[in-house]
Amino acid sequence: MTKPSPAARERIVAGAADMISRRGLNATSIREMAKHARAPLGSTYHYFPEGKQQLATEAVRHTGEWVARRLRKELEAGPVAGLRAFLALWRKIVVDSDFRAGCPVLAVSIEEPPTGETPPAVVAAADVFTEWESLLSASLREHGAGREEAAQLATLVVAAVEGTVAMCRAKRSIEPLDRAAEQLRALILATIKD
Amino acid sequence: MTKPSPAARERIVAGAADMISRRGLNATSIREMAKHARAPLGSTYHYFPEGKQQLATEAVRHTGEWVARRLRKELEAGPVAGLRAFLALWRKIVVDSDFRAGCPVLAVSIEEPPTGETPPAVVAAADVFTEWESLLSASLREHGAGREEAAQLATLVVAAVEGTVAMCRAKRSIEPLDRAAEQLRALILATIKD
DNA sequence: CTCTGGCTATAACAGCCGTCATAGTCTAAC
DNA sequence: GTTAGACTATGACGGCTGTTATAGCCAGAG
Repeated sequence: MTKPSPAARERIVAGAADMISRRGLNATSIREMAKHARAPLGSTYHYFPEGKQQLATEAVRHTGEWVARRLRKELEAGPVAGLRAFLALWRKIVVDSDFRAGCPVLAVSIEEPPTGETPPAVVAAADVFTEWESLLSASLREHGAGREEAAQLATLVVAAVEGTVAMCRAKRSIEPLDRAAEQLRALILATIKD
Repeated sequence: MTKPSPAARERIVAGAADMISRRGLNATSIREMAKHARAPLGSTYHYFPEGKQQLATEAVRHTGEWVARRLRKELEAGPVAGLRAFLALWRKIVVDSDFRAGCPVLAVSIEEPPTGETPPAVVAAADVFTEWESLLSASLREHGAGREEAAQLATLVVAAVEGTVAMCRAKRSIEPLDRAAEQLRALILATIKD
C-alpha cells in the first residue's frame, strides 16, 4: 500500500456529506467532491467502484452514525438533554455555515431517481431516520412514556428538526428552529413521567 | 395571438412545481419542464426571460398560494380542522405519487446557490413558509392561544409536515406523517382554549 | 388586404456531467 | 532487488446543461 491513509477514503465521504448537505445530491458532481477532499478523481472510483450512488450512500450513513453517536451519548442524561443536544447539533451546523448547510440525509431523501426502484442512498436515508427515532423513542419509554406515545413523539422530533433546518436556511434565520425547540421541550416534559 | 392560451404559462409553472417536488431544482432541466408541459423550449424563455431562477420562483409561489388558499378556507372551521386539511393535502400528494413527490418549497430551500446572495427562489420559499405559519398562527390566536405560543406551534406544524413528508418518501411509508399528525392534533387541542 | 407582434421552431454555444480505460507511480513484502 | 498491488494521473466518450440567436409562423387589428 502506498500510504497508511485510510484517511483519504473517509475524507472523501465526509466532504461528500458536507457538499450534499449544501447543494443537494444531483447538483454535487463527483469531480467537485474529489477536489473538495483534495483527492484525485481516479481515487473516487477506486474507493467507490459503484460510483456516485455508493458515495452518496456512504455519505448518508456517515452522517447518520455521527449524529447517532452524539445522540446516544447525550440521551444517557435523559430525553430532555438528548433533545437539547440534538437541537444544538443542527443549530451549530446551520449557523456556522451561515445558513448554507443542512442535513444530507434529507437532501438525499427528496431527490427521486429516474428508475422505478428505490436507490440504495434513499434506503440508507430511511434507515438513518429510523435509527434516530429509535434512540429517542427508547429513551422516552425508559422515562415512562407509552410505546405508541414514544414512537409518535420521536418521529415528531426528527421531522420537526429536519423541517426547521430547511426553513432556517430559506429564511436565513435561526428563529424557526428555536421556536419549534420550545414546543418540543414542553411536549417532552409533559410526556415523560419523572 | 395564436391561441387564447394564457393557460400555457400556467401549465409550465404547475409542471415545473411538480417536477421540482420530485427531483429537486438542480436535477430538473428547463428542457424537461417544457416537454412535461408540452410546450416548446423557446416558449419557456419567452414567458420567463430571466430563465430557470424565475421559473423556480414562480413555481414556489404557485405552490405556496395553492396551499395557502386551501389552508385559509379550512381554517374557518378552526385550527384543528385546518391542521387536518393541511395534513390531508400533503398526505394525498405523497400517497398519490407513490412516495415520489414532496414539497417543491422545501426542495428549493435546501439547494444552495454558488453565489453569495440569496437567490429569488429561496426568498420566495421563505415567504411561503412565513405565510403558512401566519395563517396557522392567526387561527390559533383567534381560539385563545397566546402570541408566542401560537407562533411556536405554527412553526412546529409547518416544520413537522415538511419533515415528515421527506421521511415518508425515504421510507416509502406514510407512517411518519400519521404518527406526527397524532401528536400535533393533541398539542393543538391542549393549546386552544375552546 | 397588409401588417404587427405574440408565439414557435431550430440550431448553435461553451461547458460540465458520470463513467471508463489506460498507463504510470511508488510502497511494502518477499 | 525484484515484484505485486494499492493508488494516481490523464484523457477520452457521449450526452445533457442553461442560455441565446435567428428565422418562421399565424391570428387578429387596421
